[in-house]
Amino acid sequence: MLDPKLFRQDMEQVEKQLLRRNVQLDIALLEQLETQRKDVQIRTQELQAQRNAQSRQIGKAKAQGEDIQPLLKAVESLGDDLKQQETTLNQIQQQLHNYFLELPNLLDDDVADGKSEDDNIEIMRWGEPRTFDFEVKDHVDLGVELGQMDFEAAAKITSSRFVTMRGGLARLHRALIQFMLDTHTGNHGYTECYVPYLVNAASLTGTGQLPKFEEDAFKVDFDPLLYLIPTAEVPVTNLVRDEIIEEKQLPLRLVAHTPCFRSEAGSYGRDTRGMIRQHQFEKVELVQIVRPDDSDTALEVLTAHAETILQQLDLPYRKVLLCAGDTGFSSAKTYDLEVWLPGQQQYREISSCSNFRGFQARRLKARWRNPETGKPELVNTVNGSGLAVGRTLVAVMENYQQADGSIDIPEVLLPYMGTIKTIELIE
RNA sequence: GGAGAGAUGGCCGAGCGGCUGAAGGCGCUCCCCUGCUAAGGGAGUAUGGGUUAACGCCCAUCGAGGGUUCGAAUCCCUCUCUCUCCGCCA
Repeated sequence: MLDPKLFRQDMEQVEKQLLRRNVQLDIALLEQLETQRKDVQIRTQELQAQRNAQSRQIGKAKAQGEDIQPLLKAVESLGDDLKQQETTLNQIQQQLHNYFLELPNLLDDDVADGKSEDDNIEIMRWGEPRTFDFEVKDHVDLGVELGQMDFEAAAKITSSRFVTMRGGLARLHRALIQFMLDTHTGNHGYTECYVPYLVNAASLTGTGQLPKFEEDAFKVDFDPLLYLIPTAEVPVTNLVRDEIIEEKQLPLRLVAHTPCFRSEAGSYGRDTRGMIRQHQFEKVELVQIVRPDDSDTALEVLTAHAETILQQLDLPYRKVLLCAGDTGFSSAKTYDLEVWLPGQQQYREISSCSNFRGFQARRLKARWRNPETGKPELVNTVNGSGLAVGRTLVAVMENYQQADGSIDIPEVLLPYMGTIKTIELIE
């Protein structure tokens, strides 16, 4: 959520900034609501003050045994008016709040204008795409032919956009998770977290998925209504909801592996083949809770942490800075890491690292105590995938495939693979 | 699922329907004293909001939401969560 004070101070600036995202601010509505709010709030508080003062007098008079009848009469008329004002005030504030909840974050100045991913800016490339002296297969052909990946079975068990795996491939999938977690906890200073995979509406509102993106979530019919997490960002970031964190505890660096669930409403027909876009996938998520002054650096560092995984797996990738139109709702600035997929002959997103500044923190009431002021102030949140496991598996399969359809194991994963050195056909 | 107990500030903990935003303690900050350390003395220490140039003044908040009342942390109702016992169960 944006700072409501921004709208009172510099509505035009906000409007201009939001236009970069093609969001048109309803200034007339906002100004009207704000004027009403001010009037009604002042009136309400006057009445409350009056009531409080008179009630105190009644208390005193009663204590001294005086006649309180005249005093009672004086307050009589207050009640109805006050109740009316309080109700109106609540309605106005609710309206303002609801409007603010649907507004995206302001973008950083160094985020370029642009409509779609075509306008994203490539920052750098790492690694050389391998040249093959045989016809490359994509991960679907590889996995199915190895007898270790089965989309039809998943469709039978559940529906489309799910997968089943077995044997060495399933183990490789798990190995990737272990490797990522071990690297981030061992080398990058993150604390491993275990969190719920079902969250309530308040948590999803806190990180920005609700109320605007309700249709993207999986609901679970339970009392209270719960949602399957679309990313570990939700439960992990919500650890600090309604908390005031001591300065010495910052920065918080948290990492969690969780499954993620996405309805993929609105992406029908896109990436229908294979594991690229599934309803259920695994991800290792990096989350940092930092002082506001530190979030720029934190984004760079966190992105580098994600890149480390790709480098150690020796997977070619590039880093892009998302343009205004492609940057997510809650983010002020986002880097995507895109891995090279020989089967598609293109770079595909495998990690998304964002600086949310105070946007999530305000929704979450996540604060730290600034020693300079002694007052609680909003923290900044930064997070990113480190990495999306399913897509990493795809990348390893396609980049490490051999002419006979077997798949080599990247060096760094060997310790996690037991005796398996290569993934070969299951007889 | 059945029976019971509870929810108060950073933490512990008191609280009669009427200057209680809240005693007391711990912690923390600042000052004093003390030639190390420890102990001791004093002051301060919730959050959000409105208004103001500012000092300040005002409003709200004692798990959440309603209600009773001139007035609610305190009484009533509903919900949530925590704990204990029983049952069931990975």
